[in-house]
Amino acid sequence: MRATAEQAAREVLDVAPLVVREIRGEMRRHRSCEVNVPQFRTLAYLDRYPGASLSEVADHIGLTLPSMSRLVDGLVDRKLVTRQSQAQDRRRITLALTSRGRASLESANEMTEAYLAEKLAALPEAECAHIVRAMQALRDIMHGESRVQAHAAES
Amino acid sequence: MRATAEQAAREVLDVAPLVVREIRGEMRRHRSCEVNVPQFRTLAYLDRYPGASLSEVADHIGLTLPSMSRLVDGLVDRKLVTRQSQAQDRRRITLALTSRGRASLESANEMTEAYLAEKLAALPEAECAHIVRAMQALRDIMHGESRVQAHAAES
DNA sequence: TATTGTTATACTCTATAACTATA
DNA sequence: TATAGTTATAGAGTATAACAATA
Repeated sequence: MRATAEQAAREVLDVAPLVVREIRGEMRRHRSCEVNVPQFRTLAYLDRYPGASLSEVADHIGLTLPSMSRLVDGLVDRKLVTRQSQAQDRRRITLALTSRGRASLESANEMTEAYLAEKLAALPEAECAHIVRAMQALRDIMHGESRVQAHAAES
Repeated sequence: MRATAEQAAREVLDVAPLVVREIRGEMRRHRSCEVNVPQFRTLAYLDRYPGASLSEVADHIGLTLPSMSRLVDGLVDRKLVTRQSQAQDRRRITLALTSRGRASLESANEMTEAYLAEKLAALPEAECAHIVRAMQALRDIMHGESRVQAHAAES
């Protein structure tokens, strides 16, 4: 059983970067798409957790605080995200999508999902189901410790 | 059946960037690891296809020719790769790993695989088998057209 | 002329260090 | 004194455009 985990590790290490390259390339090709991968993930996170603080988002995306601050600068400049300080603790900021941000997220989402779905359509349905399951398992095991920090930051 | 491909696309889009972040973070944490993800993938490609040309590698990794030229500069400077022009067509170059390059690849491979395998070990064996299968399916469907170019460049 | 690769240049992304404001 | 976030600064990575060498 050890062998299977290692084999899976080898496969993940080989394939995951390849897939992300493809996604990134697809996002760049479309002139209409105004966000890159980390920005896209940030918008998606804010869609799911509106009102998140900078630290929470930085932790989830895997960027340092200064880097995330810059990234958010860009999103705010383009009116995709709002940033306002919290009343009860004015050090903290509350981030949320604007309607433009939501539209941009949806557009990028549809575009990229359509691109991937077209490729995935070449596979038999059962294989797609395997992929869904595999992705869910991978999501569960990633974020071993960082979840703890994210949770702590929420309280 | 369409729905499944789209669901798989959604999951892949969500999880693949997350996994690559983790891999990248792990490679950085280890001071001993002297390569980043694209460099690592380049070494792995040259291990599998020794004597590949710059164009072939650039195509496979998903970088432009100038960017790959730069990347290879760095690998050659650090004596991980050799670069020599081909006799029969002196425009083309032949890339190959040095013994240091092979060692570096193996070291990075072991380190990162061990990291992923440790996380994957939390899953039941059957789940790991699903992941292996899912990754193989994903690898097959990526590189829709670029494979053709890579193949053409080989001849 | 077409192709392979390099050089010149600039921009984006990200990090570390130092700082500000608030608690 | 500790924490949330920003600004300053620098380095890495990548792209496009222009170029050189070879076919």
